[in-house]
Amino acid sequence: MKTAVELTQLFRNTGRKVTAQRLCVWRLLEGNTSHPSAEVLFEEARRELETISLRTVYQVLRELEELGECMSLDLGTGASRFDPNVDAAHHHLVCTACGKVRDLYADFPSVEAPKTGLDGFQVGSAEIVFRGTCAECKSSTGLNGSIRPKALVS
Amino acid sequence: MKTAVELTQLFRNTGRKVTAQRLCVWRLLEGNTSHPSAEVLFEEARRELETISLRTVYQVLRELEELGECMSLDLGTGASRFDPNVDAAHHHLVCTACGKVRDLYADFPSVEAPKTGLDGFQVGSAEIVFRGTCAECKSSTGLNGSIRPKALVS
DNA sequence: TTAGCTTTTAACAATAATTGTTAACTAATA
DNA sequence: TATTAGTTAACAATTATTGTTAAAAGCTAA
Ligand SMILES: [Mn+2]
Ligand SMILES: [Mn+2]
Ligand SMILES: [Zn+2]
Ligand SMILES: [Zn+2]
Repeated sequence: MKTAVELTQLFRNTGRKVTAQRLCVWRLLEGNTSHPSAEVLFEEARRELETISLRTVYQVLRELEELGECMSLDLGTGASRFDPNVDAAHHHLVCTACGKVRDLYADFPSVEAPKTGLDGFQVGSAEIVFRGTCAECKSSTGLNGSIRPKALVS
Repeated sequence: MKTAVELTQLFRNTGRKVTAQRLCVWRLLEGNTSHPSAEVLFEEARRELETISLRTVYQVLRELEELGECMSLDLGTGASRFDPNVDAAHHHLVCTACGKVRDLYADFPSVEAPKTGLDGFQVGSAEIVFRGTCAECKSSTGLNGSIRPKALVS
């Protein structure tokens, strides 16, 4: 993702305004490796900007996504997770106990579209999702939350 | 997934009943490699069993999931996709144009939890999702549907 | 500094996927 | 055939997300 400073240029140059809300969300995402959900970003943003609305957070996120500055990940944790790291190819570790998402920068050279057996399917990208248990959840007593939202827990 | 015949044994032995609805869904899943959604299974089931309800389809699917006979995949296509192939490790090709999901049985030996850089994260499984365009969508005029449900299209 | 135009907010509504609930009914199995 | 499990219909509810509207606020270029 571009820095908040760079985005400021970009927005001004394209007739969009650099509002406190946009700046706030941009800054919260800058260098953020926690893959926050919109809801989490909203809570964090509210600490700085008490009147910001969840609606606006969603708007700013989608706007960044459309600009290619951010991507939303569907990792089966209930809500979309937002990742400002769109430049470096990487993979993800998802804790099935608490839903935490971590980056993994290992190189998997063999993970390429196989040339055969694709029957004409043209592969554009490959993502690897590792599921397991994070260090905290491993050492905890199992009191942490589930990866699934309440209504979806079996 | 166990066969409908095997499931019949299992269900009878555990005090559950083998109903026409369960049998119907089981048979629709047996050997099914299309990764159907609950809705699609419902439509197919209705051809055989006109009175079956979507509610029941969901129930039967969840039941199979709890038994470990089926898994639900969250691939960013809107609805969960159900995969009766829980025994053979495999990966998936997802068409970003039409949402089709295909199996990929290539072996990726290098895709293992790296020993280092995990900071105590204990990896249980690794899934690779290849995204791209299926043969039909490549040769089509772009009249096909989007992978995202209407309300989520940007 | 100001006018104009973009954003934000609030306050709802709506959508989509999925599950919960209830009661009446149906059907599988011992 | 009696018992018990399962199904259905008909809704309600939930979660995540987007749509809508009008009023208010606030950037920014000039
Ligand atoms: Mn990431
Ligand atoms: Mn599969
Ligand atoms: Zn965890
Ligand atoms: Zn396709």
